[in-house]
Amino acid sequence: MKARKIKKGLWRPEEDMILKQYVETHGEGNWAVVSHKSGLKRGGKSCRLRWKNYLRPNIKRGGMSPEEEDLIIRMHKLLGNRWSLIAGRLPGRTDNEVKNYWNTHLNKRHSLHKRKTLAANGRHEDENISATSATDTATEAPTPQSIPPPPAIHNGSNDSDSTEAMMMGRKEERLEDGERFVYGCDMGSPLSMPAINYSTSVVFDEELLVPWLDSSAFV
DNA sequence: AAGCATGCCAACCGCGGACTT
DNA sequence: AAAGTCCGCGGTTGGCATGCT
Repeated sequence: MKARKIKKGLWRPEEDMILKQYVETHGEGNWAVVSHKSGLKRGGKSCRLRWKNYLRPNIKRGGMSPEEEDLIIRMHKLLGNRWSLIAGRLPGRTDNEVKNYWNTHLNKRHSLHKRKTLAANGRHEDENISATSATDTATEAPTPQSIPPPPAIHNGSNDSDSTEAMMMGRKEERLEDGERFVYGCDMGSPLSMPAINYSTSVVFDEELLVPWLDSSAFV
C-alpha cells in the first residue's frame, strides 16, 4: 500500500483552520480518519494533540494564576506526574501545559526549596516516604485547610471514574495489600489518618480518593 | 554587534491499555 | 483467544526567544 507522507513540525494557521473546521463539523474521534479526510498531511496523533491542546474551545492560554499554581503543587504532591489528572482539575488547562509549567517553573523552585529545607532540618530526604510514588520532587508544605475532605462513603455506582480509577491503580503505586496508597507527603490534609503524624505522610483509600478528585469541589 | 547560554514551550515519540475484528 | 488498531499518557526533544558576556 502507498504510505502517505506525514508532515511534522509547527502547525500553520491554515492547518489549524482546516482541522478546527473539520472537527467542528464531524466531531472528535478516530483521528486517523480525521487526518486523512480533512486533507491535512498530519498524523492522527498530531491532529489529536493539536486539537486537544490548542484548538479545542475553552482552552485557557497564558500565565497561571497563583491559585492554579498552588493547586498544581498540591495535586502533584498527591498524584505525582499524572498530568492529565492534574489538568483535569484546572478548567481550560491541558496536561501538556501543566507538565511544561511544572518542568520549567515549579520543579526548579521546588528542588531549590527542598535543598534549603533539607539543609535546615538536616534530615534525609527519603525519610518517612512510605511507598514508591512519582512524587520525588514534591516536598513543600501547602496550606492544609485549602484541601476539601474526601467523601465519607464510597459511591460504588460511580462508573465515570473508571478511567481515573484505572490510572490510580497502576501497579507501581500499589502496596502489597492492593488496597491503599501511601504517599510520602508532609501536608496536613484531612486525608490523613488521625493516628498518622501530619508532617510525615498521607494515607488514603483509592476508592475514596478517586471520586473525590472527580468531584467539582476540588476545582 | 556578535556569539553563546539558558529558558520556554510546542510537538514528537514510545509505550501500554482498551477496544475491535 | 489472538492479532490488529486506536487512543491517551508521560517523557523527551527541537527550535525560537531572550538574556548575558
